[in-house]
Formats: sequence, C-alpha cells, structure tokens
Amino acid sequence: MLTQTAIRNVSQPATQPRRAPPPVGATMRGGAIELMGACMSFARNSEIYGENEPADYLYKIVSGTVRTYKVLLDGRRQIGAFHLPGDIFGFETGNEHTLSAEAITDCKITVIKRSAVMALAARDNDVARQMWELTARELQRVQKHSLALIRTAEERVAGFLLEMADRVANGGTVELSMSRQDIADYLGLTIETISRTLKLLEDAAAIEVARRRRILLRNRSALRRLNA
Amino acid sequence: MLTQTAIRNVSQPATQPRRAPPPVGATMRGGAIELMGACMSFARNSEIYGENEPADYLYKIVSGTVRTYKVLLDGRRQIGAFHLPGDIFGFETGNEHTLSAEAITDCKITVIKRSAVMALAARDNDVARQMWELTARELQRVQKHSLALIRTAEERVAGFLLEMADRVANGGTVELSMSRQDIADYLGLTIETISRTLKLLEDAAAIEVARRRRILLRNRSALRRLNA
DNA sequence: CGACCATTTGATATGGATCAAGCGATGTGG
DNA sequence: CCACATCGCTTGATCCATATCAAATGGTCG
Repeated sequence: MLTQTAIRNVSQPATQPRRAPPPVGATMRGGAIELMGACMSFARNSEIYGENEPADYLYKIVSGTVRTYKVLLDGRRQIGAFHLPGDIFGFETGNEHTLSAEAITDCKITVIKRSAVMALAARDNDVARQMWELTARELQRVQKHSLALIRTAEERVAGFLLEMADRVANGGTVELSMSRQDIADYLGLTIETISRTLKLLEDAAAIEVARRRRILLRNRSALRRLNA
Repeated sequence: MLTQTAIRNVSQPATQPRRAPPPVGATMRGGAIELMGACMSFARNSEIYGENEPADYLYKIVSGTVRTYKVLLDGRRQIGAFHLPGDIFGFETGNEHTLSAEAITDCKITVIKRSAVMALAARDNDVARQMWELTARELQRVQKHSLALIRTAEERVAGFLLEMADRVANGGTVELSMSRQDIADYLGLTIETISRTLKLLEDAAAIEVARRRRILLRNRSALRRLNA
C-alpha cells in the first residue's frame, strides 16, 4: 500500500522507515566508488532526507526516481534536480542538506555513511578525485539548469525533454517518471503552461504525446534549435 | 587609456595582452593553495577567457571585479557569476571553459597553470580536498542563484543586494562595481525592471540609492523577508 | 462502475518586457 | 572653461508571455 499525497503537501512518512539505519562502508572497485551500504527501499512520495538535516549519508539510486527540492515560505516549491538510477546524490559542502529529497516513484537506494567516504578519500586520492569530479559534474548540471531558467517556456520545455532523452531515452521515446507538477516546479513554470507548451510542440510536429507521460521525440533538431 | 565598449558588444582586445603568458606553479602555504603565477592586469571590459577555449589556467583575483557569462544565439546574455578580490575562478570539469570571463573593472589577477594544480592535487590530497571544496562551494552558490531565478523581480533584487552586502559591504553601504545591465543579466531581468525595483525598495524604506552605484541598506530584515 | 486525481482546456489578469523619451553625470574638443 | 556629445540610468506608456482562476475531461484504481 502506497501513500499518495498531494504533491503540494509535505510528504508523509511512508511504509518504509524514513531514516537510514547505519550502513556499512565504501571501497573502490573497477575505478568507481562502490557503495556498500544497506540497499534501502523508499515508497513513492516518501522523504529520503529533509533540508537542514545532518548530511550523514550519500545515496546511490539502484532503481526509481528522486527529486531534490526546496519549499519557499509562501509554498512555492523549486525542484533542484531529478535523480535516476546510477546517480549519486546527497553530498554537500557543509554538514547539512541544503535541499530535501523525496522518492518520486518507489525506489531502491544504496546508502553509505559520508564519514566512510571522507575517510577513504583522505587516504586514497583517487577516491578524492572522483568525489571532486562528481561535484564538478553536478556543478555543470546546475549551471546549465540555471541558464535554462531565464528562457521562454517553450525553450525550457524543449530543453527538459532533450535532457530527459539523454538520460532515459529508449530510441525516440521518453518515459517520464514525474508528474506535470514536478516538471513545472523544476522549470519554474505552472502545470498549465507545461501542458500548453507540450501541445504547442506537438502541433509543431517536434514531439508526440503518446500517453501522458510517454513523449516521442519526432524532431530533435527542432527541439535543439530552441535550446541554443 | 581604457577602451570602453558598449556592454552588449563583444569586448575588444585591451591594452593588456589577452592571453596569459605561461605562469609558473603552485604550492601550499598556510593551509591555502597559493597561486604562484604571473600577476596580470586586465583592462575594464577586456576578455579574460572565452567560452569553449581550453581551460589551461586558474585565476585568482587580486583586485577588481570579473563577470562570467554566456551569450545565447539571439544575443541575450546571462551572467553566471560576479567574482571579487580573493575569489578563484576558471576551474572546469572538462578541458574547456563553459562560460566566458571579462573584467568589469580594471583587474589584477594571479594566473596559474591548471596542470600544475592538478599535478599537485594528484600527489597531495590536501590540495585535492581544497579543490573539491572550492568546487562544492561554487556548486552551492550556483544552486542558490538558480533558486533566485524563479522568484519575483523584487525578491531577486533584494537577494542580490544581500549577497553583495555579504561580500563587499562597508557597514550598511554597498558599492556596486557593475552596471545595471550587468545586474539585469545576472538576475534575468531588464535594466528598466532593476531601476524600478530599486525605487520600489527605496520607497519601502528598505534601501537608499545614494549615488547610482552606492546603495545603503536601511532595513536588512525587510530585504531578508523578501528572500525567504 | 464510480470516485478521484492528474491533466487539459478556456477565460482573464498581471508582472515584467518592450518601446520611447527624458535626464543627469562624465568626459571631450573647441 | 564651457558647449556639447555620450553613456548609463530613470521614467512613462503599452504590450505580451505566463500566471491565475475556473471548468471540463479522461485515466486509474478500488
């Protein structure tokens, strides 16, 4: 049984324990940091961590989608990122999370103690380098996203679809795991604008909305043109 | 003699050589990375590096202000960051700069070969750690900025003033080194909106525009309220 | 089948952009 | 030293993209 909360609300405690039980450690294998924590499950819409909580763990997604976000005083929500299988999230500069994280779909996530990684990084500077690269890659993603936020609705949506296509595309098909509200809060638009813009792109034969969350990219260069 | 170009134009070659002559090396001193490059001068509005150029150097500002930015196909310019004395900029994940950098005022900048830092980081993982922290801090700054971009004009301007106050404030006085156009391109607004919003804040007794680029913060909590 | 929610669609409102002067510093050439 | 040009900024009038408000629709799940 899954709790299905109104998206605008603070998510409820889910069927899964909200807090990570102490996971074990980290090691290097095949050039990548292997996370050796417990593999935990998170139910749809459950909180993984909250803003301002101590950032004691790193998270690597095995399956499912995660959103990180911030809620302003007046209730507006800004989604900072969508994380997909393979992505590592939750690392911070300081000791506290600056955003909250929630499971968009049911998720399996490997959790690792941050202190373990830090200790490893202090000894093995290959690990340190990888953490740096991870951070740098994230920096570039956020930088790109912040550029996107000054653009028109059409450009933002086109850019979003191309981004998702790069990450989850199966041929020309993009299967979206997030709602229109999530997309809106990611792009700084409203659901109505998302909806209308998708139709606009469809009318322009750039995409096809097959099922609500299944988008077919019919003309990527048209989308890319909007993205320059 | 300083070239004073229209801000919307590509900046011209200045009196100073645009490309860095090979600087020397890096070392650790007192827990911070000391940049041992040539200390170069850049004239106002001269280019420090361009988007897509190889990122062979890191830059540390001794004096002056720098903007990093990107110009979209249609001519819109987005400023990614303002860098002030003490700031290090120009480090990238990849081998190319993703933004261009220009001197807003005449600048003195210490330049260091990236390869030297990387080599040092490979041996000394204290250096590696510092580079990581630098990147992480930058990530947080960009994340904060991208949050700002979905807000109202008033909130963005208030946030900008508070940010600058933290960085350059002399008591309640903020001396801005950048033009209204720079601020506009940083906040994703127009100069007209910047101007009107400043007046709005002035009418609300939150600030006082003493000289055009000298802003007095009269009521920070009012500004902070806008920034929640 | 029926209820609920996510999404779409339509009508209207509005914040900020755009277009167009006007103004006041700063610098320049006469 | 002043007249004038220029540039950065402000102010005003209008426009437009997107938000907001309000139904209608349709997919999903009990």
